[in-house]
Amino acid sequence: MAQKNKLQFIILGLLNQHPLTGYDLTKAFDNEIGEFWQAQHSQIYPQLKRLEDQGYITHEVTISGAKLEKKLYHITATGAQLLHTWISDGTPDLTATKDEFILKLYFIRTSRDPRLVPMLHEQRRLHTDKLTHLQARLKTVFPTKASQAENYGHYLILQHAIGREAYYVNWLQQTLIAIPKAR
Amino acid sequence: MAQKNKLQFIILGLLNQHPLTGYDLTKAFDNEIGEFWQAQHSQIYPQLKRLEDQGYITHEVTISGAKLEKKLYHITATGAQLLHTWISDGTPDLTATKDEFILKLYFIRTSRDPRLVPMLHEQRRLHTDKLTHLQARLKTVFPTKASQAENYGHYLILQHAIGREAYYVNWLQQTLIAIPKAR
DNA sequence: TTCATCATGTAACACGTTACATGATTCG
DNA sequence: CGAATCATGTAACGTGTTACATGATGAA
Repeated sequence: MAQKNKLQFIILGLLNQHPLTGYDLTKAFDNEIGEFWQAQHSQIYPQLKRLEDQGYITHEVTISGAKLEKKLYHITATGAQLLHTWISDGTPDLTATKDEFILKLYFIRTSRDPRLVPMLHEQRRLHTDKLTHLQARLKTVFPTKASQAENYGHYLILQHAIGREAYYVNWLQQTLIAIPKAR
Repeated sequence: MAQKNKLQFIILGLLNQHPLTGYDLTKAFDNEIGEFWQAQHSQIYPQLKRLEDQGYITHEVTISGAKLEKKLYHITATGAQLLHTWISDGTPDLTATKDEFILKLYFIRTSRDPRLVPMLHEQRRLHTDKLTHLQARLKTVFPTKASQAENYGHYLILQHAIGREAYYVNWLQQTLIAIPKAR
């Protein structure tokens, strides 16, 4: 196999909560899931077909209005089993974060490079914005202790993402301070 | 375009430091660069051909031993210009980190899920190992102030990676502590 | 002389993005 | 009745991984 096809597990994980259509799944990737994983409908529809061929999901056709057909997908027992196995299995591969800014930084040889400070400023702005956005999301999605306990994993990863961005912003800040001033 | 072809810029960036063969480039991805970017020789050789067709690099053939041909690639002026432009241009896209563990965590619904604690322990071990490895690298690659100043960008990103892993380990630790004990 | 490494390439396949394509429903 | 959204699909292309394929060199 080339990679690992994580998409199939995300779909199974979402269907394990509620039956959904391909369209609903696409929306999920635009919204909550989109914070940490992306997928387009052109990837989702074929994957649904494959999962169904393999017996991990089934669908029923419902009619909306006069004749618009919706395919509502359900997870099967074997699908739920596969999902459980995936989560239970070890996750030993720490994906290298392919951060384009970090890559560019690698090629900056000296602290006197005139491109350095503007680059750091841009990233500080972008990561500060992201941090603010994530903090707002935490407040709206998990306003109460009860809501946090109800979707504990989601709560944890939002917290984690906030901490990560806070670290990033702080590192940029410290790096900017540490750069020797041009004489 | 589908993505952005960052590989071409990495190759240009490396050739901007020294002329290298495809084999040397492959080694670079196994070693220093491998910490934050991967590429196999099957991707590198065709990319070298494309960059040469576009006039960004040239090569000279050298003979090693009796008849082994090595293609030593050099960056051209237009190649150096392209590299400079890429670095100078903004980097507004913050890549979502596709961390499989985080993804699995999303599907853990409650703090009582028996899979949760073992998962966190495994990740703590993995990220602690990575942190240790990175700290060792910092010491061997940048032992002196002078060495840090000489390859400032590389030094910064190693520092950054260490801080990131330290945050990750700390977060895992705090999360483990916060999980309510089973009664 | 054999094994690890040097050295370069292609093929097949998996994954991911953008674009193409079509049609129904709902709300103003 | 027009526009936004709902709803489902395919095609083309780019990127990335694994596997296939070949041969030379250097050191034990």
